[in-house]
Amino acid sequence: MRAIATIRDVAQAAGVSPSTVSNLLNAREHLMQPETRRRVLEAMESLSYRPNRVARQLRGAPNPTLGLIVPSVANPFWGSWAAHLEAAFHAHGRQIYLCNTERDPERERAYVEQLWADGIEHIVLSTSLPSLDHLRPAMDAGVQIIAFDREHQETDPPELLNVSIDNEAGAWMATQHLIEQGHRRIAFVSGAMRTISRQRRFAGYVRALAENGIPLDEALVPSSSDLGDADSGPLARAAVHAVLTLDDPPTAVVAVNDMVALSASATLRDAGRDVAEFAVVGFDDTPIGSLISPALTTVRQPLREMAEAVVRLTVDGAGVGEPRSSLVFPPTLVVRASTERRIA
Amino acid sequence: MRAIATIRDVAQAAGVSPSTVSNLLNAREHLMQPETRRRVLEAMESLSYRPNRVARQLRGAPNPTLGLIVPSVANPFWGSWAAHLEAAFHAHGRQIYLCNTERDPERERAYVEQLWADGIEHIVLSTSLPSLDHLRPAMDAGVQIIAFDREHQETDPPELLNVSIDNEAGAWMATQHLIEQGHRRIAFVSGAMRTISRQRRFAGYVRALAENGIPLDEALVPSSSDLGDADSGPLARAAVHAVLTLDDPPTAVVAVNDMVALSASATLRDAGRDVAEFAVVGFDDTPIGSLISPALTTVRQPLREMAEAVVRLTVDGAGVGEPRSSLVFPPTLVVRASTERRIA
DNA sequence: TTGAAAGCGCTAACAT
DNA sequence: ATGTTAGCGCTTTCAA
Repeated sequence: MRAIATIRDVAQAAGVSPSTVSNLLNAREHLMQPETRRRVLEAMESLSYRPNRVARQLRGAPNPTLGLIVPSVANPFWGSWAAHLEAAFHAHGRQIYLCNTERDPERERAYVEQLWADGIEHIVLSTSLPSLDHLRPAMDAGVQIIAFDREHQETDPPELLNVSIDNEAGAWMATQHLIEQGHRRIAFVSGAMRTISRQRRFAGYVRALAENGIPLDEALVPSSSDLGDADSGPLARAAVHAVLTLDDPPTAVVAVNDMVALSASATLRDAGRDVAEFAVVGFDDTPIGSLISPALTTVRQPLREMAEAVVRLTVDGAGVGEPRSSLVFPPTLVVRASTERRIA
Repeated sequence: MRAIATIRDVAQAAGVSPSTVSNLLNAREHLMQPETRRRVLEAMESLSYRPNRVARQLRGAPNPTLGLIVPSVANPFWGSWAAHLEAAFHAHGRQIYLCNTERDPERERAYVEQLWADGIEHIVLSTSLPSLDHLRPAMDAGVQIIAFDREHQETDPPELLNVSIDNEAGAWMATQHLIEQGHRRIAFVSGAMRTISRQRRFAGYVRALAENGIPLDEALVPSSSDLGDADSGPLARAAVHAVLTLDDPPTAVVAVNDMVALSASATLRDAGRDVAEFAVVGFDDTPIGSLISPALTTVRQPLREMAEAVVRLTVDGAGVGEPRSSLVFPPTLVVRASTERRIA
């Protein structure tokens, strides 16, 4: 660890005072002779000087990086979301630290605290928890939290911002589509519905059934402790398997996300069923959905638009200070081959 | 931004000096009366005091977070790698900031600088660049860089650590397997081979052909400016399409990674070919490979073991200071249905 | 056992 | 146009 040059070293090398160097660093070059400026820049260069951001932060300069906390980086949906947000922020010269919680509330809390400690002002959080009490200290300290994929709740802190799709509507579309294709026995595969968004998706499924006079059959909603991400394949498979071995098995599945949909199809295949005879709808519109066979019908989240909304809320500061800003985007149904076949 | 309690506020509330509070914060409780200790803790509690990590860092406490820089979070391979590393670090009570470069050298440099500025000591970097000159300033300042998926190069700085698989061997296995299945016309689809690891994979492909007396046909190695990640599907598809329309088309493809393999299969399907007649081998063993149909034959990287190696190099500090530590792991071929069919 | 004081690297108000 | 100075919140000698 070679000694690092400080602002004083630069000042000394350039024969000026630290304040002059500081002025140059803080875009106050106008109050400086060109010649002085040159000397200082030269000194910086030759010492490969970098301002110590920790010291700057201690003086009150915010860390411009955005914190992004997701439940599972291994799930391609969250990877896509991170990539979209990265692109939108990069266009504004901003960077992102991505944090992975594995749906562990304790890790979620710890990441919020670490980002807070690092002086980060804005955190986009896809939380697994219905309550946000654990965010109180950071929010009180002025950290702006934007909840992603979590529609506004009555008990939320008033400073919380929300960016989400209408999950209920999305699941309704998926289910309605299957019903229009002639399906009556439709399973909903999700696993533990701890998150608000999953509860909303389930509500949309229930409403579509109700509107079409189809009774809700609990047996078609297998519950397991946790599934939905890349490595929870075994759980999704167990759930689908349970449903397949029913006396009166379903003819279609609404999956809580694309990864579960993939697992569902794989399970069908392994069970020797003809996938073409079974309709599957995913959720999220992961890029993979269009690459597999049969291509996956799914509910699309407009990630680009949502990423731009986050930019507006953070970089541009829109919505901040207003009583509450809750942005709900419309999902769209992307129909592909996996729901092609109509049934009687 | 409500006012935050400082160590002085706590000291005042407890009727002691800041040093006493500091002693308590730094596990020096022994030099303190139980009664004093109690009063201080009470004051902390009632003021919901949190030590300012920025101030602590300025005093020299390192930021315990690990920086992880990847080329594309949208590519499930990198998501898997991040998840494995997260798990390994979490087991040691450590956290990770994940950064996405989209293979943009400038973004890569900027993230290294930001992490450095945030006081982070260890960075695991999957670089797109053959040269590492842009890392010099950070490395000189003592930031430990661990290159992932980039075998050691002659010109690398001596402090650099490497964790990688033997990419040449992996691609050799993939190609050799296809040859054993009777294939002679084997395409290699990769896109721009800017990274060391891709060059090594290509070398393995070339060696396998040579060892089996099969001449290298440039036409079977379509090059396009960039592909290999989640959104570069169109480029991969163009490359595969080019190869398919040859007078003497290939019967098999070695893809530079699983996403390209998926795109290749999709292209075949769209072109009306029977996928079962065409062999495809991927690279990386993404979880998706086993979910699709036909399941994908691929080259597995032992991510868990590699993550543990990174823990040893960073948390435990192994290998640091030694002239050079370059860990090369063996890949394994995972044979699945996509290369099932033997040909004459 | 506790407190006083100096300083980490930087900024900005206030001199000059 | 440039320099002097007083901190930001914390840790750590050193002194009491």
